[in-house]
Amino acid sequence: MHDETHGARRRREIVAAAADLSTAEGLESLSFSSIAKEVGLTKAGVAAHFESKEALQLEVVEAAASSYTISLAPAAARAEPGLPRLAALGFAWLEHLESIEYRGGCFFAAAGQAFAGRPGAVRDAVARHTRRLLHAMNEQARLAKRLGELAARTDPETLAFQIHALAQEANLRRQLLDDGDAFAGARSALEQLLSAAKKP
Amino acid sequence: MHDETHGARRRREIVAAAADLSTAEGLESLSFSSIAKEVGLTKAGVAAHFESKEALQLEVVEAAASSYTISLAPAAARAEPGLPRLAALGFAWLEHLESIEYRGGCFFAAAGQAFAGRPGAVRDAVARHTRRLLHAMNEQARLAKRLGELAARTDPETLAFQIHALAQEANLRRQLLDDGDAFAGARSALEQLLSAAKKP
DNA sequence: GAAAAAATTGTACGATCGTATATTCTCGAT
DNA sequence: ATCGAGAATATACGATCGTACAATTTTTTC
Repeated sequence: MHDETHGARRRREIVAAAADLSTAEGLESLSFSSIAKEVGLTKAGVAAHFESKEALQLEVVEAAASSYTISLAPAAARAEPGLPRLAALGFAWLEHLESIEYRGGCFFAAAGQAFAGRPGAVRDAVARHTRRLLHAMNEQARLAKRLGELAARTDPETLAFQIHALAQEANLRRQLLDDGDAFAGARSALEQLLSAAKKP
Repeated sequence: MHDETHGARRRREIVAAAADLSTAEGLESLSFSSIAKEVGLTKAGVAAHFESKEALQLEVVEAAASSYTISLAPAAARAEPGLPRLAALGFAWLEHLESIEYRGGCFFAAAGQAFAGRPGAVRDAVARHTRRLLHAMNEQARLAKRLGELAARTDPETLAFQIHALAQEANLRRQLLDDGDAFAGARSALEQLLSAAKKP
C-alpha cells in the first residue's frame, strides 16, 4: 500500500515536531514528553524510535539542514554563477527565513546559540551546516570578484560576511523584538549592500 | 569596615557567576546548583538570596546590561554626535564583545535567542535592552543623515541595522565556528560599511 | 562579650528529566 | 484467519530541578 512503513512515517513526524519545538524551547531542552504531547504519543512511545536523546537531536539537525537546502538550492541554481548567484542566495535565504514554519524562527540561529557553549556531536553538526552555507556564499563572492563584477574596494569575504549577518539580524528582530518589518528592512539592506559592492 | 554588607557582596558575586554561566549553558537552563558550585555555596544558600529563579534571571539581565553600558557609554561620549559617534558605538561594541569575560560570548545574543520563544518578564527585559542599543545607533545614524554626513543613497536605519548585524555575526562566528578572525573580519566590514555610507 | 540579625546548611517535597524493561496492542504477510 | 514483527503503553529507576522550612553558623549591633 504505502511505500513507507509506519515506523518511518512516525519518525519523520516526530523529527518535524521536534524541529519546530526546538526553535521555541531550544534544541538542548527538548524533551520526549513535550514531543509526545505534540504528536499524540506517550513519552516512551517517542523515545522508542531513537537510540538516545542526542541521536534524536542529530536527526533534527539533519532534517532542518535538508529543509534549508531544498529552499535554497533551486533558487541559487537558477541564477548565473558569481554576483547574481550570490544575490539569489541572499534573497532566497531571507525568503526562507521569513516563510519558515518553525515558530521560533531560524533553526540554525537558535541551535547555534544554544550549542555554541556545549561541545559534542550536536554542536559539531550545527556548526558544519552553518559553515556549509557560509562557504557557498563565500564561493560565489570570490567568483564574482574574479569575474570582475565587484568594485575594486570590495572584499568578497566581507561581502558574504555581511549578507549572512543581515539574515541573522532580521531573524532576531522578528523573533525577539517583534519587528514586523524586519525582513523588509533586511531586503533593502541587502539591495543597498549589493549595489555598493558592484563595479561602478 | 566595608561599606557593603556580606549579603550584597554575595549577591553581586552570584549574579556575576550566573551571567557567565548563562552564556555557556543558556540563561533559561541556569540552575541554583551549578551557580552554587561556581561560587562555593550550597544550592539553598544561593537560592536564599533571591525570591525566585526568575528574579535571579532578571537581576542577571540587568547586571549584564549595565556592564555593556559601562563599556559603551564613555566611548560614545568621546566622539562627536552623528557619524563619528555611530562609528565609535560600532567599534566599541565589537571591542566589548571581543574582550568579554563571559565564556559563551555575547550575553544578549545568547539570552535573546534563548528567550525569543519564551514569553515572560525575562524575555521582555532582554528585548528592552536590545532595543535600547539599537535605538542609540539608529539615533546617531539619523542625526548623521540630518547633518549631511551620509551619501544621498544611504538609508540611516539600514546602516544601523547592518552595524548591529555585523556584531551579532562576529559573535556567532567566534563562539560556534571557532573563527579566530571573526572580529578582525567584522572590523574591516564595519570600515567598509561606514566608508560606503559616507558622503562622497 | 552577649544578643540580635543575617547568612548558610541540611533536608524534604513534588515534578520532570532520560533511560530501561515488560506488557499490550496493531497491523501486514502468509 | 492466524501468526509474528513492530509500535505503543505502562511502569519503574536514579538524577536533577525549584521551592520551602527548620537548624546552625557567621556576622553585625549594642
